[in-house]
Amino acid sequence: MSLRHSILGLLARQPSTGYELARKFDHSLRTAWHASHSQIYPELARLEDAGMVEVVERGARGSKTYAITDDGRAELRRWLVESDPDRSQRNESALRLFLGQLLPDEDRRRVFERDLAYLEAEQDHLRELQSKLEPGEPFAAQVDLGLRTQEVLLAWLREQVEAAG
Amino acid sequence: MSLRHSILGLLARQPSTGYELARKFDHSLRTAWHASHSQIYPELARLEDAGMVEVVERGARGSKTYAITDDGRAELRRWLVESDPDRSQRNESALRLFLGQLLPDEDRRRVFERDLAYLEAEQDHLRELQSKLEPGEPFAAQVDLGLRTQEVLLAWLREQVEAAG
DNA sequence: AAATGACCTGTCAAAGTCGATATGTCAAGG
DNA sequence: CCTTGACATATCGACTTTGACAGGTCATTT
Repeated sequence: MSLRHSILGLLARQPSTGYELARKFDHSLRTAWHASHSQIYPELARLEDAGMVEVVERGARGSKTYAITDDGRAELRRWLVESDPDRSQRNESALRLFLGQLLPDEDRRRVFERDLAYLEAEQDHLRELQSKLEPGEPFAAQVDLGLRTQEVLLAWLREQVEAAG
Repeated sequence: MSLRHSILGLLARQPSTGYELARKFDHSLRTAWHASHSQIYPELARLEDAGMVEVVERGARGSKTYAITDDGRAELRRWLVESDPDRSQRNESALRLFLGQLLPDEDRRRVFERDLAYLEAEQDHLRELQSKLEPGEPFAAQVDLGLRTQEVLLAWLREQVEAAG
């Protein structure tokens, strides 16, 4: 149940409302996990029942800011350290890269060029994020990993497009 | 609905039984998509109803070998070329890499060392696969991409372990 | 002859996810 | 004053995925 742990992880960094969590899934966590608000709100309620998060502030428009509790932190640590990762993947972009090889050159070039355009925009986005990082920010390493991975993929895609010329 | 297209993709490479498809999801397609036999058999039946695959052979133990039809090939091409990729990710390993930064050094080192061991085994596996590739094998590029990506991840993990030393 | 293990197909209930629908607040600009 | 758009929470039906259950075949080894 990674939804639960991704929420705990986000709250461990920063107390947030459900709405803010939804945006974080679309931004900072985008390359690792996705969840929409229709999953987030019920899960926050379950986490509160389980004593792993608590409402620490009620603001405008009925907003509730949740923070992780000690129990929540313990569960997050337990999951990260003691449970075995599920390594099975389900990644549509990777599937398309794999199956792209079945297409005739012309189609493959079009498909991979589209990916290239998307990834180049992603790269700009990540670079901008990197340039805004405060010194000592612990997630700098993750941004760096993202950029290195993108670099490899971009080089590969350029080779593929070239070869399908 | 990527399950459907991943099956069509596998059958486009090689006619197979449901059982064989299940193994291919665990091996060649492992880094892109996963499906278990309880999803595969019903989906094969639906694909047959839709005329996208057909039974081309009945073998021992009630096995049925399916092959992709022209309609199936057309649908696969349409999906790859004309539909927009769903770029949202749900990758537990990546989530753990991201959240690992929340752990104290000692825990983080243990977690990342476990990943390192797993990935080194994976690398061996991929290298072996690469060495067995026949010349002209169209999926050589995908194996190469996998190896390059692994290289980046391994280097990053080694740095992280070092830093948490 | 029997046991083991790989091969092979299938179903089902439970859990997880998506997309639509609903409801409302608040700030800024026209 | 009214509209627009971001903020904010919540539910629900449809669909997808998982893990357990179920049944059976065939070849090899003991």
